[in-house]
Amino acid sequence: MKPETAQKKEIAKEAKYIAILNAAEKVIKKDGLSGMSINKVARAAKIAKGTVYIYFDSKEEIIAGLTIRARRTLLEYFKKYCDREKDPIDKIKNIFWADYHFYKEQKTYHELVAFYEQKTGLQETKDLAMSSFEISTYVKEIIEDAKSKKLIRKDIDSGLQGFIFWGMTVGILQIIDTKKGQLKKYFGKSTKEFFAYFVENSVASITI
Amino acid sequence: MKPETAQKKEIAKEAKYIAILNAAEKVIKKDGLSGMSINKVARAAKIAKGTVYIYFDSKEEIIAGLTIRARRTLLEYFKKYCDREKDPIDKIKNIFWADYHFYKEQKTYHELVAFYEQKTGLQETKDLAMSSFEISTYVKEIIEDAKSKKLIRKDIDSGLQGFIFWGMTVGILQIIDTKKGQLKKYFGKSTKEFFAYFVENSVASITI
Amino acid sequence: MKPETAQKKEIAKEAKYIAILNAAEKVIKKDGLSGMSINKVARAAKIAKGTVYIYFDSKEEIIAGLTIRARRTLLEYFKKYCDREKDPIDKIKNIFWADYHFYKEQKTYHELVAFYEQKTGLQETKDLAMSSFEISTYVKEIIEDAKSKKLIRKDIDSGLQGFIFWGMTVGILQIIDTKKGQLKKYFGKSTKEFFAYFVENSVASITI
Amino acid sequence: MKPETAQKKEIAKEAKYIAILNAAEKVIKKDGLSGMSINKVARAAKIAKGTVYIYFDSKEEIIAGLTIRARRTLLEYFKKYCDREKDPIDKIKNIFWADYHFYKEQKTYHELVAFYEQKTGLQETKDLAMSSFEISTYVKEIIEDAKSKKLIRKDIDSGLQGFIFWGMTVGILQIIDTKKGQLKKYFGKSTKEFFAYFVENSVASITI
DNA sequence: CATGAATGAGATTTCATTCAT
DNA sequence: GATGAATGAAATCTCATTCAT
Repeated sequence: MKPETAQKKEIAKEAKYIAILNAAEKVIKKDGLSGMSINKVARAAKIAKGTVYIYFDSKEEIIAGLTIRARRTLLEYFKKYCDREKDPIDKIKNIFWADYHFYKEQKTYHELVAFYEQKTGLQETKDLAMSSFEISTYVKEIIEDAKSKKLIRKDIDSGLQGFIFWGMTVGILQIIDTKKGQLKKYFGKSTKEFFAYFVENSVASITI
Repeated sequence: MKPETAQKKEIAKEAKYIAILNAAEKVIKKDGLSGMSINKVARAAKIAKGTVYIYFDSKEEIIAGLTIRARRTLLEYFKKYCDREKDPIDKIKNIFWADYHFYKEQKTYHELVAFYEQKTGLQETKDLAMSSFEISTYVKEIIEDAKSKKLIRKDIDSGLQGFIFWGMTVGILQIIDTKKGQLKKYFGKSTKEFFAYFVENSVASITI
Repeated sequence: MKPETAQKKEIAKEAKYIAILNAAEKVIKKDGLSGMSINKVARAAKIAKGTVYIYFDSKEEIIAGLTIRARRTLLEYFKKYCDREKDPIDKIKNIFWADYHFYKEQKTYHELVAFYEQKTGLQETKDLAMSSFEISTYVKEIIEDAKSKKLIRKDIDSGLQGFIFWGMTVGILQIIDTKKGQLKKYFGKSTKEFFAYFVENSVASITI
Repeated sequence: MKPETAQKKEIAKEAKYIAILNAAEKVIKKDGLSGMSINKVARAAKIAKGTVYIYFDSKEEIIAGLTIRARRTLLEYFKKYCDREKDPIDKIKNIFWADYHFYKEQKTYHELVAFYEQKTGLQETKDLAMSSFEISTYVKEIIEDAKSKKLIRKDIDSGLQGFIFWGMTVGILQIIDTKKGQLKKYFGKSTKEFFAYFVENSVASITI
């Protein structure tokens, strides 16, 4: 076989891999993560059920693939909301807000980012770990930047704080989703107001 | 029927209700929430499948029953860790620590408390709402107490802050679980140290 | 035991038998014949499931009991619509119309009368046969009367013709139920008009 | 895939579809319509339960498929008994007789044709409606033909009369089945004699 | 590579009937 | 007589995965 042919094949293979993920995403958006079945994915991708198993070893792998996507999309949200911001403290605040919008606009991806480990018993693969690392690093650098400008306490570990912010935010968004009725009813706060209150408090806790 | 007999029956029925919940708990501990099936529960309880449906109308009801249990247990943890503490601020810190221990020692219950609404699309029943209300109230009163002693900022809404702490904690515990390897590797922190760092920061953010 | 006591007991027993049938009827009216379960019947009768089995050997027996009731009710309809009619031919026509109204007003009973044998594989008991015989006799006598007055052909066998009318009517009502949409759409006939057409034709076929 | 292969597959698929219907028919013949279950059908067809669901979306669809078969078979009976007959009135009589033989020889099919709508609450699909339309049309044309030859009354609507004959016949066959013992015992008539009496009377009622 | 028929375990739920109390 | 807990077979349907073509 000529090398160009092999390359073409490689490209075609990659294209199908992506097509299957696209299909899976469509299915999850419609029927939820637990409503996703290989059958539906195959139908949405207009291929046969068996073909899915050529590109993925199992259903889990598809979910893993989508989770990587989801994490990449989150990183894009971070960049979109933080890069344009000059003020380092506002940059940090926008990490939270990026996540807020990610959650509102990309429910499916958010679910995957937040719950991947809970839902599947699987280990993180190298690719999954990589996508996670990129996010951590990005967040860390933003905090680090504010620290170097002496805007936040010097005893703060940027990496660690990134984790904390990340964990807290996931938890808050979760509770917002679950209890939004009560928030409105008992405290008269919209989800956005509630989240704003949370962001200000959180950031204030590390600034000088 | 003699009254004693009726009473005996009532007790026997209650005992079986509890036995089924125990069986369900055992199954979840082994196979996870999504791995729980009526079949397995019945087998674990050593009764027929149909018998389960005498005591519970549906699978959902079993999960709801366990969730109430889980919430009650969490409240006990709160009481255990907070009631003995005199200092109002330490009391607040111990809310976090109670949850930490709850999470470490009662994984299954923690999962149910944290994710009940996510996993099941169902409305909360009166019993469920009650168990939720008791927790909220307990936490709120502890924060309120510290506020009345002018130890935390007067602009803090105790109820709202309770929600925030609760949400944050769930998120942090989740991330601890997921990323504990990284925490140790990159920051040299044990999960306990990490959590302590989080608690101190969080409580500091509302104290005067 | 004193005889009066035995008698009282007998009456009480009969009363409960009837109460169970009443309950079963209520259930069928609500959920259909196939939706009837012993459980529902017992609940509707406010007795225990096991008690039902004291008065009836099986579910089938309950249905048989109701079928007898249904047949008796039909006989009442016949009497109601025919006895007041003087003209012998109109009397015959009213046999049809009695059934028409029975069908419209007593759907549950009609179903039992029309389909008892189809739905259950059981033999007719003596009671069932009796209730059937009463209907046959009543119809036969009406036809016989018209025959004796030389209003219908003398080669008609009243008993046989009763069967034929009875069978035909059940069939027509059935088709009316099934195809009423088409009757209206294609022939512009209401079910009543259609039935009237059928009655006139049928009776005309035996008159002189 | 080579065209021959695709075609072969298509044929194999059709063959299995038919095999499942055959199996279902066998089961119904043995246990009745209400005694048919997917399990039994699968066992009779010697395939796995799940396989049935590749060919049919639900149990209802199997019944619908069989009902189409049944209606087609009835149409064949009509053609067989009527086409060979020259005399228009005898043609009409043979509609009845075709049904009589259909009922005697194809009990299962007769039940499906007579009760499909009663037993299942479902809408007719296009295929079902089509099979029904073909029968109606066939019967209508036979009556229409006799009418055009001035052998039956001109006030008769062929389509409507078709419905009436059809409904009446179903009802009569039903009663024959139920009461054949009584017919013999009280009137000394065989079912065939009884049916003949019915046919003559019915046809006479519309002839000139 | 691609297909999709086949599998068969397993899910939830119902229900007539029995039987110890 | 009365109770209702217990049974367990049976019902419908789903679905990840395999494999012959």
